[in-house]
Amino acid sequence: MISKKTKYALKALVFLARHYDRGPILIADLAREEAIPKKFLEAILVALKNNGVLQSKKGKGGGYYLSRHPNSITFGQAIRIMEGPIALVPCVSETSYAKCTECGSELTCGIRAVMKEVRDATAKILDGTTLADVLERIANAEQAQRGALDFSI
Amino acid sequence: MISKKTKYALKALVFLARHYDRGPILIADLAREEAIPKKFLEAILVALKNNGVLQSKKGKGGGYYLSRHPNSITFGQAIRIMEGPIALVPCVSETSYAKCTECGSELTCGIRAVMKEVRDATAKILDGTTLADVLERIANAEQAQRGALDFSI
DNA sequence: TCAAAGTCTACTAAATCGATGGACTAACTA
DNA sequence: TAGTTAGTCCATCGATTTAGTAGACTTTGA
Repeated sequence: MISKKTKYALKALVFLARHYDRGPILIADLAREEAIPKKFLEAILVALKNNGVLQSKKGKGGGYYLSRHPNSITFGQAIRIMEGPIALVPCVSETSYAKCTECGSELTCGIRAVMKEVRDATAKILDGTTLADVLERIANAEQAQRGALDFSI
Repeated sequence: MISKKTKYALKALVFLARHYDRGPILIADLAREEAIPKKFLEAILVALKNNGVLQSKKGKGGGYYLSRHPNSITFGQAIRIMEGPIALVPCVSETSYAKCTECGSELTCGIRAVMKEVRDATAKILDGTTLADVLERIANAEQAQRGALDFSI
């Protein structure tokens, strides 16, 4: 399970992607719209900023905004920032490899082999999904829902 | 990342699978062989037992053993027992679904759609990998390593 | 009956999670 | 330049989880 912090981060990013052309978004607005505790959200946004995903502007007219286009920010990036490596064991992480302290040969570790498969499958999905992709999916789902509604009338 | 507890559990299960025909295995032996703190291992084995994966025998000649053949115990089962649901968000869990408290429509939730993909990919691997499969992989890897060694002579 | 071996309850230290409060600083604007 | 707006930094908090440890208790086989 991902933490609430990570989930809030994803929600915030999707929200900022949706309002990409509107300039800086206030923490307060984001917190209200996505029902995230304001002070908690603040820490999340700082982390995303420190890792190059967001930028901010102080003072009146300030707020947070994506530092890149929604089509070049992925769920994988966000999750690694908030949650750490995607891998289930350190010895199969591509972005922050570490030897499993208690293990012998990696070549013949059965657990490692399985965990590597899981990591690769997960990373493929998360690194292949951009904020723009998610917006598109949401739009399609809403479209489909409206279609279903038409039939029910 | 999975917890050490879960990793210990997987190691213990693989070990018990390797010694499947040897009758009950002592906690002490398992702890020593796999370098797991004995008292900690005890709690892990109890959890696996309470969930039907292991059986035990008390007194002299006692110990722990798999309650089913290694080809019908999967990594997925073990990980769910130790770690909880495989899904990254409760609303996509098949084995212990729960509505995400802070979410609106599941049909149009972009985060959910991605997390569902990840869950399905992960579950496919973990539920498709039995202890017997892992033993076979290990044997193959050791075989390959010996082959490589021959070349290096 | 004795020793072997699992079982049960309790406890600990440290880290993480999910927040919250308040002082501080940068920037815009009247 | 004063005042307001809005992000920044720091500290704290209670609850839960993680990774273990200690010890008394019960079952079982010889």
